[in-house]
Amino acid sequence: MPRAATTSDIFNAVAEARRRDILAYLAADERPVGEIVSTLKLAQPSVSKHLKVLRDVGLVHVRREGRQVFYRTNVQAIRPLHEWTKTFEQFWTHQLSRVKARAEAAHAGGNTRDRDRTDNR
Amino acid sequence: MPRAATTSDIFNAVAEARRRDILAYLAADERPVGEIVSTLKLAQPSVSKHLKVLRDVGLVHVRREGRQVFYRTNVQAIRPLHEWTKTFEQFWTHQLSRVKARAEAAHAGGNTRDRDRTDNR
DNA sequence: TTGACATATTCCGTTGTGGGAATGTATTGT
DNA sequence: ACAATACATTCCCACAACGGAATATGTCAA
Repeated sequence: MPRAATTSDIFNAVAEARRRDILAYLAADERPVGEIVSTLKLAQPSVSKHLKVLRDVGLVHVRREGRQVFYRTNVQAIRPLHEWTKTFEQFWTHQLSRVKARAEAAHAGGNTRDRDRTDNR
Repeated sequence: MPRAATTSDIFNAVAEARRRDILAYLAADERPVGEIVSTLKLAQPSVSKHLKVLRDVGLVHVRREGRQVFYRTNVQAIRPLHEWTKTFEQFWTHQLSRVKARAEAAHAGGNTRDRDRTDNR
């Protein structure tokens, strides 16, 4: 099984950096595709493709006006992502106090082994 | 250029549903790999591979104890994700009031066209 | 209609993915 | 030393993603 489709959920949709750029740019006001292209300096087909992904997961609102198509970030759709990260928020303070307690213990007992580190690779 | 590597940043790392499950499971307490396998009912090599990705982006802490390896979510590492979603939070109330204003205008003028909808496809 | 403009879609090629199965490595107990 | 246990790594593979280029669709103006 390959990677999940980018359109399967917002987590996969926002995994791409340019799509995050687009969402940030469209958060305040709606903009036509052409402005996204010129402002973010991306190729037009690329922008259209990214917008399709964002549309498919409901992360943007669309409004057509003549030849132009205006997009705007559907900020409400980002809430699930916000809520998910918030479930970890409660542990921030707890984990901090644990680290603090361990630091004090190390200082008192001379324990300098780096337990509980973020070990990459 | 294909999709960005899952290890390129936390956005790509948490795009995978199982990795989110693992992070949620390891948020409260550290657990050995075997428990992750039995609790989440995933294949052991699969779990090890997911844990490697999470390690590479710093989303988990590792502690070895004999034959067992204990993992715990590095909740601090999730903060950038939380901060990113928070940048949209300020627009939630604004966008809501806009929608409300439009709804009132529609009610008054009999405008039932569905402008500003989340149009998929 | 024809042409210009704005955006969307299709085709192509390269690449990383995630599952399964098999194998490798480290640690412990006998 | 040997077997058992706990994880990690490797190999294979089907597949979707992304960029670029080309092309298609849709709308307006003359």
